[in-house]
Amino acid sequence: MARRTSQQPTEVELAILNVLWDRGQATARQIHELVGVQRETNYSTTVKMLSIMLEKELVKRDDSVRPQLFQAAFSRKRTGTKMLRDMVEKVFDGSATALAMQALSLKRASSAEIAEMRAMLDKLEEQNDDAI
Amino acid sequence: MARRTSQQPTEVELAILNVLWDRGQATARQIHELVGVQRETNYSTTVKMLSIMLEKELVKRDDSVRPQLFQAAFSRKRTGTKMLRDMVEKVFDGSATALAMQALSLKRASSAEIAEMRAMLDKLEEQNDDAI
DNA sequence: TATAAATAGCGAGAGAATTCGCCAATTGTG
DNA sequence: CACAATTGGCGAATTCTCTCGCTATTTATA
Repeated sequence: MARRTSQQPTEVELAILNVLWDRGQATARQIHELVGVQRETNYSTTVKMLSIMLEKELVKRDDSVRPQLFQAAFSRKRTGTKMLRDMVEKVFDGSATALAMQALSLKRASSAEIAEMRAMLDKLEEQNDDAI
Repeated sequence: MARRTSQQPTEVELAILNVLWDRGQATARQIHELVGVQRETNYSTTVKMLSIMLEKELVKRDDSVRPQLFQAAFSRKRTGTKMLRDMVEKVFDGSATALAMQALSLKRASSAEIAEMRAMLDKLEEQNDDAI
């Protein structure tokens, strides 16, 4: 028997998506160059990955221009949310808060970032009050 | 050519680790039963996975008792940190704060959780002050 | 417009992640 | 002790991910 396909983008797919998230649109060549900063693979590989990702509907392709332009099918945010949701269940025992706290302790946050977080907490609390 | 092995535990591996994180130690049979709540696989599969995970040093095995007892080689926290670090780079463009904020908006947080987060932000801010 | 260069598509291949069946070793039971 | 049940191990089969080579098509250039 065999395993079922993972629902999350794979490593290489994520590398490609990152390029698309950063640039909006890009040709296969451009994607290859940018991904290649970290990975040394053949141009064919990138093209093939793009065609696989097209099948999986992870990217969209604009054929009306040449060379074709690719763009991500889902935003960075949306993809991140999906992956976080998954990780909360699989590693953090269902606690998004535990995950958030641990993420915060990864790196020293700047004062501005801390302020931003505080503002967000205020908003969340307001929502709680409204709900009561 | 081929791809390199992922550094993060796979799906099934995480399912097994979760059992071990929850229970501390467990026999192959126990692990199988508990994992099986969500997955329907053969006992052989679980045993095989455990032997693979032993090779990868994801779990430890106590052979002095029968049946053998398994336990996770790394804590939930440590594994989570590693995976979050990875995700911050691969999806959140290096921003742990962005990841944390998005995690918070996944589910409505309780007032207690919000308070806990606030306390943590206070601590982080103190550290910043100390560093100046 | 020939010819070179780049783009696009496909099939095949290596290796990773799972899956199980089968057998040996160990333990439990009458 | 004989026999049944459980545990543990291994190889093989399957599917997925990622890799590239080869070829056709399209575009750019002399």
